Amino acid sequence: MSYFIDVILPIPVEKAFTYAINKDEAIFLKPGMRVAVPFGKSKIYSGIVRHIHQEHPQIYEPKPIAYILDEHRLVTTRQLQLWEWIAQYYMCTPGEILRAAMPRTFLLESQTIIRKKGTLPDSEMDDASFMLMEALEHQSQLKIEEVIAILGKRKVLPIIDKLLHKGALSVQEEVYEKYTPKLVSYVSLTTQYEEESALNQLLDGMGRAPKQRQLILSFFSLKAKSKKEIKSTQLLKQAEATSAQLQALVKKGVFIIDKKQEDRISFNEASTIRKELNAAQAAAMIAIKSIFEEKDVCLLHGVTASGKTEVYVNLIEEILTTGRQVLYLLPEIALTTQLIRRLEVYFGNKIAVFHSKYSVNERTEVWNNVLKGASNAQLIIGARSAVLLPFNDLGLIIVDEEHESSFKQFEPAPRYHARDTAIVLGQLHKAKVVLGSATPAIETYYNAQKGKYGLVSLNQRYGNVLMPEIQLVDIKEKRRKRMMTGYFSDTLLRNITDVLAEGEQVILFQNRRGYSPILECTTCGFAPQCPNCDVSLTYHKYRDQLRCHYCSHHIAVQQKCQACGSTELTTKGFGTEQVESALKTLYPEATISRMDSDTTRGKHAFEKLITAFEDGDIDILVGTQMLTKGLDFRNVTLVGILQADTLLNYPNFRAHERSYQLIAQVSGRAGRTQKRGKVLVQTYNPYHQILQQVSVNNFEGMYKEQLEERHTYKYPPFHRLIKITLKHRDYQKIEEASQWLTQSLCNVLGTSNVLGPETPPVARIRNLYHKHIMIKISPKQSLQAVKKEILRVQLSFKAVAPYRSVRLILDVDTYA
DNA sequence: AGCACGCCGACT
DNA sequence: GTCGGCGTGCTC
Repeated sequence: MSYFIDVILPIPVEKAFTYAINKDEAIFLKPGMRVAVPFGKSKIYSGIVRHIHQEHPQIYEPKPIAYILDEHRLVTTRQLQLWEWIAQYYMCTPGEILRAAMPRTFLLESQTIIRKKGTLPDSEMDDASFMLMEALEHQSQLKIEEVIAILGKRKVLPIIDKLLHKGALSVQEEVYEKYTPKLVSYVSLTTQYEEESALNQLLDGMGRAPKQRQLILSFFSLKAKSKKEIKSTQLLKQAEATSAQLQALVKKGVFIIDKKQEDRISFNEASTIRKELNAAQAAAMIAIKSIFEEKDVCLLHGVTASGKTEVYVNLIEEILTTGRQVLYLLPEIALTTQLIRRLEVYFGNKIAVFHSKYSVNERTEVWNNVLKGASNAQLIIGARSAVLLPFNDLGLIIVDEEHESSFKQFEPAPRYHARDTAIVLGQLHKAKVVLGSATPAIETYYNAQKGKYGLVSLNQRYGNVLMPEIQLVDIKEKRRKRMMTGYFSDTLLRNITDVLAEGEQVILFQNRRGYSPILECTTCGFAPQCPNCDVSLTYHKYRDQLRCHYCSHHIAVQQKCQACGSTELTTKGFGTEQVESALKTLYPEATISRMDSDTTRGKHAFEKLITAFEDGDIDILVGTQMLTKGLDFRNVTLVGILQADTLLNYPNFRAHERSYQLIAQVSGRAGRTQKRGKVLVQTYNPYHQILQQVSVNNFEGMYKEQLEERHTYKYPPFHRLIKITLKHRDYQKIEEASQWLTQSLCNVLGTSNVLGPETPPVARIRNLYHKHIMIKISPKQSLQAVKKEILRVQLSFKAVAPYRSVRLILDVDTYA
């Protein structure tokens, strides 16, 4: 009998690859274990076992596996099921999910190592061969990249091949485990010196080694202070000694150094008991629990600052006591710092955090701990990709700020929505799911209205704090009356002045980073364009640069117009950077900071900014959407939105919903304590429905109206959307290809369900032309059948030779 | 995704 | 004439 395994490899191909195994391996291997397998001519990849079987493939002879990498499964059965769902639903390959889900450390790739084997007469070598052999005299082994660097050219394989044939060198594939455990050294005394007399004798004889003596004395003083083991770093610091001096004592047999493997991230023990819930929260808690008797998903719709977190805390607590894990999803790392601090108080060292700013080693540890169900991975807090962790036994999933679009991944595949994936994950674990938001997504609210999800509301802010007063400021009118100073209306400025005088803080929102989008010539109207993308370059003052926000191409600011040579250049529009600098002139006394993706690059930059603002070191904070993410500041009494219109005019069916959410969320940052907060929304169109609705906190009204529109124009939640993006660097080819594809789709799906092809507002990015085709799937159609048809059309598209090089991207439930 | 094989321009 | 560009096809 022969045995085979189907293996998922981290490459974007549809099919799994079949390898041969022997009987022992067949008994040992389980789905979810990793195997190293040969792939292609010389590479070795690690893959995940999906299926063990006895069917010999029909058309090829499977290769045997290289070796087995794990003793236990690294991926759970439920994860494999979830991957299958994601692959099917979001129309992507298992390999793409594998790549997104697993820390890179688990995905080993082999590396070719070159060694010297013999010598060749100079006459048989060309320059490159000579250089390579010369390099091998100094370094015993070389990696391919190193050879590329030494020879200064890309194509090195033919040279290596030639030398290999002549027997001058040997090559070997080496596989690396990339994970390096963190080792901490602990110092302890050898048994010999545990006796006092022996120790005294030793100390007496140390007249000429004062530092060693100091080390021993420090050791005892540390030991007296705490019962914990003593880290060598700690000891060296205390004794102000070097590790060489410590090593000397190890050599003398005084100290022993133990290296222990430790987690990189650890939290303190929980310190306090949970906060008492107020009546509304307690009622919500009861309501959620009774809904969970019959439903698996519940929407918690609570206005900003209503204390949703405390409700979560109580729910989490109840699940954790049963020994099951809890997943807490939030939209971005931005939120984590503040939230973790709050949750740490309650759950301390039961918490594991997982997000993209962690290093691979840190993520590997979290993965292992979650898989083991370790005590320090009971409550897992993370952004989008945390749904893909190897949960052991999940009892509850919380999706906080569920309306946030960052839960939907766009680039690269898998283009999954973490909220929707979490609901499927919940089903697999028989876990309950709470979706929380002050401004639920239309889809979610619809599901709640229809009874698919339960619905629980919190309509009061915690401690009966009033909702902020939202005032619309008509800047068209203000401009006419000459009451604008730059981008600020007199109303806004007056309020800022008052708030600053009270020693309170201000948040200003402008959803555009940079200084101003466009630098334009006043004479001829020319604006510098990106050479790779069809956009004007954005002016960034702090580096005196023009940058492209699509491909990061940048050039120095030109003093003269490139088209006509005029020196009269002017800026058009404005971003956070310009707001910041204008404010600095208007309020020279105040401390003003800016929060956007430019100022929060580093690992801790965001945290620093938040802390500074919390501590009152910043009076006015100017920022982009980052500011909306559920941050909790006590002393903010004024929020200003500089230009609401840019939000409303976005060419997207979600633009209105999003504007409402954004404005409501930014407003929610104001007046979280007793003093009522104020929000000023500057707009050219104060009569816009959305602005009217958000100003009186009329979520229901907004929902009903938007739902109506979605119905009329065939959008979610009624119709499902799949967006197809075509990319190619040849304009003519993509024109034809997109026409062809649209026509074929129309033929099978019906003309009314296919929209496009459409040229997006930015038609070319990184030298690739883009086209969009939108597929609308009516509630009567079977989603699965439509996807099948799309795949079929895609196949015949790929069969047309000239179209093969056109890249196709499928985005199911698209947001963009 | 990588990587090899295969066909056309600018250079020793 | 070759080196090297990247279009195309395959990997169990």
